[in-house]
Amino acid sequence: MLLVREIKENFGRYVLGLRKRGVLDPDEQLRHIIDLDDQRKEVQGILDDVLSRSNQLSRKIGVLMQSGHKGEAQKIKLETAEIKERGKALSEQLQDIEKALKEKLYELPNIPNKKVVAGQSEEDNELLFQKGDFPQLEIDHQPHWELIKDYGLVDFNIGNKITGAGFPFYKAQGARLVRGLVNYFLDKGIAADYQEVQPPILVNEVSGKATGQLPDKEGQMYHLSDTNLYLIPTAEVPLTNIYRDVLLVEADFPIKMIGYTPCFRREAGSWGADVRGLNRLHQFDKVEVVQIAKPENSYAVLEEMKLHVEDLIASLELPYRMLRLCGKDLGFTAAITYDFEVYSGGQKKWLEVSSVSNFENYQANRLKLRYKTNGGKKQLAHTLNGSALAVPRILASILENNQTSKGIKMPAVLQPYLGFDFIEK
RNA sequence: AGAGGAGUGGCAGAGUGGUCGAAUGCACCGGUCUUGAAAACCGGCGUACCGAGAGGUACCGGGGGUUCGAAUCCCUCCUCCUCUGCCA
Repeated sequence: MLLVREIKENFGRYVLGLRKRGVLDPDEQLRHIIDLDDQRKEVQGILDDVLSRSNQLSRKIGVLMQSGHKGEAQKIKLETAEIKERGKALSEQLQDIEKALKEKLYELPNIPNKKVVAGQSEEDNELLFQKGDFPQLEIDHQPHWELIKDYGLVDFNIGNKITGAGFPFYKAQGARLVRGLVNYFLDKGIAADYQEVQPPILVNEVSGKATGQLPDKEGQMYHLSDTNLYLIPTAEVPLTNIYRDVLLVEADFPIKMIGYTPCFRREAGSWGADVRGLNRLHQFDKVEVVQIAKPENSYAVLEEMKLHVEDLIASLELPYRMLRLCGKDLGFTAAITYDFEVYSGGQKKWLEVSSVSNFENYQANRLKLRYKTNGGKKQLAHTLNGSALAVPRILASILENNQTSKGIKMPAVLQPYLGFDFIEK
């Protein structure tokens, strides 16, 4: 959530930033927020005075009662009735204003970093580099949704029967591949000094709001109405929320967490022709890295995270590229996001396998995540996260890119994790 | 899941209707003393909002209520502990 103080101080920059995202009438919206905040201050000032008067009288009554002057106390009691009423009206008014202000602030996305271009759609994401060679596949190569059937690795039909579309069963070497990838990703993270965390995959409403999934992505999360809990769409939610309402000190940094969780997404509205096989699922496995950083370090941390993700993908011998998302495609809470995509030769498509973002203080503000400098100054921390990595699309591209007429070759780095180096028919 | 108990400052812990934002101890910070340290002594030590400041307001697990006045009474939710039940 944006800070009113920062909106005031950087009005012009914020207007431009929101415009980059295609927000309509950003100056009007920001002015409305400032206006609400001014109202808030004014009403609160008046209310504080009323309450102050009321407290004074109450204290007086207390003194009179104790010294036995009951009659005088009664007189003052009558006086308080009117004050009480005023106070009640004012506090209701204040609550309304605060609620309106909060709602407005929740509606506004983060301000993009200056490197982010505006753009109209995902077509305008900037391609920053591309590495690795495209696979030389044999003439009768197939997309992974055929390969998984032929090799018996993933079964969508059973998933349909037991749960529904988008909930596949991984079987035999397919299941081992999932498990191997998860373990490999975790071990690489641990080697890079991330602390492994295994969080709950259900979170409460407060947590969803704090990292910004709610109310923005309300319809994208599975919701358990009997307990009002949400299935996490990413480990970002529980991991980042560890630091909700926390005041850190300098010595706590760096804070680097890694966690594997299944992720659940309803993907409402995005179910189309483009999502065959493992490309888009309602449940998938992902290893996520999260860092909490001091503001002055957060962009260095972002670079470190990008390198970590790049190293992972490169080690799997997959052709990949990195893009910087344009304003239009940028997630609600992010200030800047780099997407990593791998080339999947069977379907001849680029698949997004990681998204690495700096949220600056936008999440931290909702989280009330602050830190105290050695000088005693308190300020909001920065939050960052990235996928490292999402399993199904990596799995798909490994299968597609390494297929031969005799079987599918596994990347060398995975062999210790799999116990096999080749998938035969 | 049922019955009972409990949630107070960084920690421990007092306070059960009236100058309580909260005793006391520990921890922490500054000072005196000391060659230095410890001990002792003196002082300071929660957060947020408003205000130039003086100061004001709110906060004793969350929310609501009773009252002139609530940490204290009532309702409700959450969490923890004990016992019973169930379960991997």
